[in-house]
Parts: sequence; structure tokens; C-alpha cells
Amino acid sequence: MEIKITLPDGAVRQYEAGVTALDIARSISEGLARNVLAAKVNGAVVDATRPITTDATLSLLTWNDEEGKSTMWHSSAHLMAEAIQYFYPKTKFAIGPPIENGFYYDIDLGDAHLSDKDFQKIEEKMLELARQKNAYLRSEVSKADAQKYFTEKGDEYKLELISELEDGSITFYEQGGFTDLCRGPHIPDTGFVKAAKIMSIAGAYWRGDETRKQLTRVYGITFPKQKDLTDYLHLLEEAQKRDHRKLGKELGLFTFSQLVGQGLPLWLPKGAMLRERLENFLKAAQKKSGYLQVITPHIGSKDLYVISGHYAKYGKDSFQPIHTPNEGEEYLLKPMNCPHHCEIYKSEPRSYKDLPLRLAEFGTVYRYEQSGELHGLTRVRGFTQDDAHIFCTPDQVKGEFKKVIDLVLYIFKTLGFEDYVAQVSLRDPKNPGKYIGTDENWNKAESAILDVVKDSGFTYVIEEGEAAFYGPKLDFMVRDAIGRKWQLGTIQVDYNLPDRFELEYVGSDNARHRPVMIHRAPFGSMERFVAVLIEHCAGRFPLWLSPEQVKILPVSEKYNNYAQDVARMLNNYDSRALVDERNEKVGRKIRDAEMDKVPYMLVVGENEAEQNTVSVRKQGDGDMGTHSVEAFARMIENEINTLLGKV
RNA sequence: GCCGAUGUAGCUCAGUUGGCCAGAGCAGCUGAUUUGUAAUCAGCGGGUCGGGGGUUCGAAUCCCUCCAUCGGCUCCA
Repeated sequence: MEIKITLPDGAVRQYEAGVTALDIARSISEGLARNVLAAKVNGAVVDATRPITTDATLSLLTWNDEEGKSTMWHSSAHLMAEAIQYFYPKTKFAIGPPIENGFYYDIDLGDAHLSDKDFQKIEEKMLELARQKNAYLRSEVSKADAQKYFTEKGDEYKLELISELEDGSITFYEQGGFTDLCRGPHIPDTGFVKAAKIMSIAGAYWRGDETRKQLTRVYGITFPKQKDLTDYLHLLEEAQKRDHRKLGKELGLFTFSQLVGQGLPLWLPKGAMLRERLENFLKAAQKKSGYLQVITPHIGSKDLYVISGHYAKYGKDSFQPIHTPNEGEEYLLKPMNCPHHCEIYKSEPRSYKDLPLRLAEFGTVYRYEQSGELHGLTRVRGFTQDDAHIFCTPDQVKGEFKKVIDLVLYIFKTLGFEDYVAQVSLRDPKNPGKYIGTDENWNKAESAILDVVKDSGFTYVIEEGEAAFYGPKLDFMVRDAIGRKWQLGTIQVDYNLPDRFELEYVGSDNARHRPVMIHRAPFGSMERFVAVLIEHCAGRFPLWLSPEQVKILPVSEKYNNYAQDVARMLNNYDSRALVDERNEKVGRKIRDAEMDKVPYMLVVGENEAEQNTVSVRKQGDGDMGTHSVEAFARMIENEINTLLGKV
């Protein structure tokens, strides 16, 4: 029997039923066949060696396809498992999936230990096995046989997985001397793996459950060419140069002190300047959008958080209450600003005419994050939220939500963030007990967010179970230099806190109504935002944010006075200019300013002093010729206005 | 919090299997030099080798413990 195979370019070819994708690839060209890792048949990714029995559309997947890559990495996980089994025969294997960059396998080594000193021998074994070009052989197995196999092997993890599978849907894959419970698909044989690297080991709980056994997770990556691995490692090195922890130290932005405490950042003068610029920028934008700044204290009575519900939820895992000389009096370090803002709302009777009321605060909060979670400026124990709470009528929710999205996007755009993902976080339908508030309010809040997001035109993902305990949220996620995702801006709709604090307004009907609250923080926190910004621009901040905008470099000490004159003139134009008065050669001064990533350097000497000019050098770009001081001042003024979109 | 790794001067790093007063470069200080687009030269100071305990004639080096950092896991109001 003949079947019709439709290829991606639309061409239709006839083959015998039972032909494999690999056969088809060979019929097109041997070169292609050598690169086929898997196949997509009628939209489903399968082994390239699986027979095709009916008419089908077919794409051949290679290293250049995401699905080809992940198939190869999935197969590599099996290959790594085989190598590990060779050295540690008693190892039990849990799961080994492909990930964004490579793959991992969760294993239980029993009494054995694995450390980075063992990586090389595993890599070598993997390549040795790869060179054997062992085929990945698929077999369908009955549930009873599958259980028998892993009972004999003594692998309780596989047995647990099998117990949850339907009889008749269970498949094994075998390559060389390693057989695994696996749905597949896999690459044709191990020979495609030409370079392998074990990246790291880490602990990971079985099935992600903190209460269950911790397994050893071995991360690895493989490539079809040695050069790809070299390039990848080079890329990682480059990314690490942008790490905000490294740049923060080098540029003198922030530091930590063991004596002050873990996760409590100390902002150095340059970092504080940067942060202040960001705050002023947001304050100006918020002023235009009708926000009112407020200020609230760093502590609040425990009762405040009992009412808000935060104490019940987080009390045990927080900084513990502060006791006063008064018996029974307890205060908490402020873990969030909302309850304080609720009390500001309640400070006077509100009419519908007062709404929406938008209260904003750069509010510093303290959360006792678990020690293993602290990370540079992105995860700290004391941080400042660019917080605001919008109190509005139910009718105003959508409009306000939309305005907040516009504000967030304006900020992202101004700061050059284009690579972000919007995430709608909803309740976990399987675990309703995690949340406070009525179903009715939750439904209202969730549909409000979804409605606005659908209209807004940007792409978004929906994550069930990621909501805050009091309401659903829309988060903007960005990646750091090494690809880790962080939540920046967040917008949350909340019907619950207004209930708990019994917030009210008098409507046009002269009756009392409950307002809705929108929590929002476009930066998320100043700490995390600065961290991501540092990595985003690799320490080369946009001119308007740069802690030092201009460094004036006198050619010798004879011209220090003129340099100071220039600095004064520039400072009149509201730019930050400093003079490098050190007794050093210009070459040295330039090098240091370049390393500090100062955007502009002005070399001044005899010629400049005589003609009232400066020789401009741009960081990273080099000499830009001689200009009058005034022309230079206008130049940077224009640059800033362009960056801020004021032109 | 859990698994694994790391911790030597302000920074980046050397310090062989335990053995002379623990080293280098950069930074710092002092002096010389008065400099034209990515590091001028010389001299000097600086370390309870993360803290504590132990093994040993002897510990930066081996063991225990605590702390911090790094890579993950879990968590993230």
C-alpha cells in the first residue's frame, strides 16, 4: 500500500506504508538523513525510526529545530544515565527530562557520592558510549512486565511512576546497556552526541515535594559538534561578566556586610544616585497619572497583619514580632505596605467622587526569605517596593487596570526592556484552601484581569496556582544575564483586603459600598529592578541614569583649574561632571573612566583651555572631536531627552 | 530550610603529598615625573589564610562545627 507524505514546503511524495522518517530523509539526501534527530508526523514529535502507516504531514527535525534539540537532550539524559550506571551500578533513576539548555537526571545514588571531580569520567564514558552508535530501541511493555523489570532492578521511583500509568500506554527505551521507562521520542542512535559536558549537581526533591526524599540532580548538556560546546561555554562566560553581583561590586553600586546581615543590601553612593534617578523618573510618571505620594512607618502593630490575613499566612516564617516594654504589645517589621495604605484610606470618609484614589509610596519592607534563596539584589530580606494601591469602584477596575498596564509598558519601553513575558496568575483549582476570599470575588477579579489582558494586544501566558493568596495577578517577567527569569512589574486585583479592613465609600445612591483595591509595582522592587537593569545594559546605563555622566580628564595638573571651570558649567546644565585630578597620564585616566563605564570623557589641555572647548570621548566609541562646552552640554541634553522620549 | 561546592590582603588569584618569617598582580600610601585618547617609574604599608574547636612535635593544608558566598531544589505577601 502506498501513502502520501506532505512535506513542509507543500510537496507530496508517495511511499510504501511503514516507511520511516529516516527512510524519507535518505530518499531526499544522505546529508539530510545524517542530521535527522526526530520527526514531526501530523504535528506529533516521534522517533525518526517509527514506521509511518497512513497519509501524513512530515517535518524532519534537526539540531536547528527546538524539538530536535530537546529530543537529542532527552536522549542524552539516557546516555548520561547509562554512564552513571556504569560507575555506580546501584543508582536508582527518577526522571531525566530535557530543559532549556541541556537536560538533567534526578538520581538516587544510595551510599555513593558524586562531586564535580567525577564529571570528567562521566563525560568521557558518555562519549565512549556515543561512539558505539547504539540505537535507541523502543518497545511496548505491559504494566505487569514493566513493574516486574523495575522491581527486579529495585527502582522504587520508576515503580511509582508506572503505578500512575495506564496499562497499554507504557513504553521502554533501550540503548546499549541501559533500559528506561520512557514515552520518548529519541534520536536514532547515540552517535549524534559528539560533545558532552556535565554542568553541575544539585539537590532536588522527588516530585518537587519538600517533604519527600531529596535526590541528586545532575545537569548536563550535549552537542552534535565539539565547536558548539566551546561556543556555548564561551557564551556562558560572557553572560557571567554581566552578572549584577560582579558589576555592582566593580562599579561601586552596592555591597553586603556579614555584620549588617544576610540579604540586607547597602547602597553605595553611586548606587544610591542611580536608584534616586529611577525613583524620580517613576514619581514624575505617577504624578502625571494622578497618584498621590504617601509615607508610612517601617513597623506596624501585629493586629494590623492579623486583620490583613498576612500574619496567619506568613507569621511563622517572618521576622518575629518586636516586643516593647509594655506587656503584650507587639509590632511587626512591615512586610508589605497595603495594610498601612488601607488605614490611610480609612482616615476619612470616602465618596465615590474621591475614587479612584491612588496612593503611592516607595515603601521599604522586610521579609525573612529562607537563607538558600537569597541572591544578590534580586532576592533580599530588606527591599523597597515602588508600591501603590488604587482604591476604586468596581466599575473602574478595568479602566484603572488598563492604565497601570500602560504605565508599566511605558517604563519598560523607556528603559529598553523588550524581552519580557506577561504572566496571568490565577488560583490553583485543585487547592482552593490556599486562598482567602469568596469565590464570587475571585471570579470577578480573575475575569477583570483576563478581559483587560485580552484587549491589550501583548502576548501572555496563564499560570494556574501562581496567584497571591488574596487575589490574581498580572506579572511581567524578564530574564537575567544567565537566563534566569525574574518577576519585575506586578499588578494585582484584590477584593479581599477591602473586606477585611471594611473599607467603604458612599455611592451616588447615598449607600455604602466596598471599593476594589489594585496593588501595583512597575519595578517590583528597586533592588530587583536595578539588578536586572545592570545586567540588561551590562553596566552601561542610559545617560540619564548614569551615576557619573561626564568625567573631565586634564592632560596635566596645569589644566585642573580649567577642568573645574568646565565641570561647573556642565553642572549648571544639570549634568553630573567630575574632574579626574590625579597626577596620572591621560591614557591612564581614560582607561579608568572606560572601566568605570562613564558615558562621556572630556580631555582638556592647552588647546581646550585657550579656546574654551573640550575634546569629547564617548565610552566604548572613542574620540568624537573637539566641541565648545556649550555644544557638548546641549548634546548630552538632547541625548537624555531622546532617551526619555521627550522629543 | 535541603543537596552539593567554595571561603588566602580592598580586588583577582598562587600556595606541591601537613614543615623555614604566607606570595604575586592590581588597588592604597610616599616620592619622582607634568603627562594629549585604554595601565609612567621607584619605594613602602597591608593578611589571627571566614569564626570556633580538634588531630599533630608542627595546620592555610587533615577532621568536626558554626557563619557567609556560589549552583540548584523548595519557597516568594
